[in-house]
Amino acid sequence: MEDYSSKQSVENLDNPPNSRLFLVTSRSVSDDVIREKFSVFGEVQGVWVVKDKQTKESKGISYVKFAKSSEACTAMEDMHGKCLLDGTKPIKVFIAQSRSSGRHRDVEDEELTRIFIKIPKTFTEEDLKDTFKEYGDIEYCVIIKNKTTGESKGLGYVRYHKPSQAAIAIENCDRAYRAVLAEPRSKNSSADNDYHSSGRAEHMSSDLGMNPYSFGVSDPGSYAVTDYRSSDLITRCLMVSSRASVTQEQIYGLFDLIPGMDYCEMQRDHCGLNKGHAVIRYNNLGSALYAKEKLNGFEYPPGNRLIVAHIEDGEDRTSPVGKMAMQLVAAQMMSMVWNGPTTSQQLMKMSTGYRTASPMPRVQTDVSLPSLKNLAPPDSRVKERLFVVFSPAPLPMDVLEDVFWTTTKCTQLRSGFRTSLNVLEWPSQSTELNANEHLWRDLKIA
DNA sequence: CGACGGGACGC
DNA sequence: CGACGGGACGC
Repeated sequence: MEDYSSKQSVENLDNPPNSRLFLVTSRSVSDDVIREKFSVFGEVQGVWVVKDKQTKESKGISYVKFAKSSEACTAMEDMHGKCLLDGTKPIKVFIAQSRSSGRHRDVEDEELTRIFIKIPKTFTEEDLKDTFKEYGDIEYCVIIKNKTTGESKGLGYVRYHKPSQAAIAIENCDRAYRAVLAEPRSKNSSADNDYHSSGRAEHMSSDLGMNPYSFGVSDPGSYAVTDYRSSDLITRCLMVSSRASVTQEQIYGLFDLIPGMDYCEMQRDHCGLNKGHAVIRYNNLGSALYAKEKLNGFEYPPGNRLIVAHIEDGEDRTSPVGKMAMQLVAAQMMSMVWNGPTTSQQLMKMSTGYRTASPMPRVQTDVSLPSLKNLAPPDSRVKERLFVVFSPAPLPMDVLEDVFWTTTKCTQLRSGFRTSLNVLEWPSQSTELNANEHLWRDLKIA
């Protein structure tokens, strides 16, 4: 039957902003199916499947208009990668470009997760967090301050992990905050879009949290803990979702930085196409939990936020006892995770691999380094771990050795060259490193 | 009649 | 790879 509500008047297409979805589906998927699957997320005001003018056949492109941006975002986050019909390829879901914008580039999470707000001048960043955490997991809060006096300008940014959270904040927070989506930072920063420029580097830092201990049940300052939709499922298996296309090698390289991975596979459809989803399994709960806390929301490649969530691994963890065990695992993580059986083998694999890898120009630093220290025994229990993100390319391993191995009692160097990410491990807290701000900035240590 | 909107980040 | 239809109010 002709469905009146399939119509979308042009003036409503982008009202409110970001309330319309762009879908890529199998050509066999009808608007009825789309409506059925998407109306659970909110008020669907229109569904339109783009068809060939002559053949009337679907082109595999559809639009779904919701009443609210939060509904559209939630649907996008939930439905991206799902199959609408048995045997059809997984769909892709994006926020549609506004019809006037003329661009056909995907709208990235980067543009949908940060809000810009007006706040009382007396607000601290803690006040900001406390006020806005009710709408979702906050990744990052800043108050814009006068650089010389340090006084607040009464404006701030809040970065959430998910577009739906930012949308919910904008829709529901007090009007006095004037919450809107923040313009991406790069847009304002001159015409310098060089990959090597500092404008790009914003994406690299702070995604993993500066404090290696800032995760888990005992830390009230951590916002990376479970949210309302991923519930409290904790398993050894993770699902990684990426909007940008990533290779299995990249995902492997990234998640293998955390010891204990015993399985990593990209989900592919029958055509062998990359779905942007991967399943990772670790041999212990702690590694999986840690990997999720550290890598959920991590931008890889820069600008592309990975979503990492636990998925069923077939074991029952729903009982109260199971939950308590889970918390115990989280609390004891730092002392247990790092002694996985794979660590030494991988170190060997790495250290034989890098020297034959591409010869790079020598890197130099004028940072003054602390005095030489002894290496900790290789079998030391690891207490602290550092993620180092490089842009645009990773440093050779021997340079890292010079910088880190000699300045602290570092025990291990693990490297994900394909991911431009390295991990270093310490048997104790490396306070010297904290003090070395130049080093932190230069290397984008997360 | 009757109270809104602009503002923008850092190496 | 994957980006924009069809139809035409009612004073």
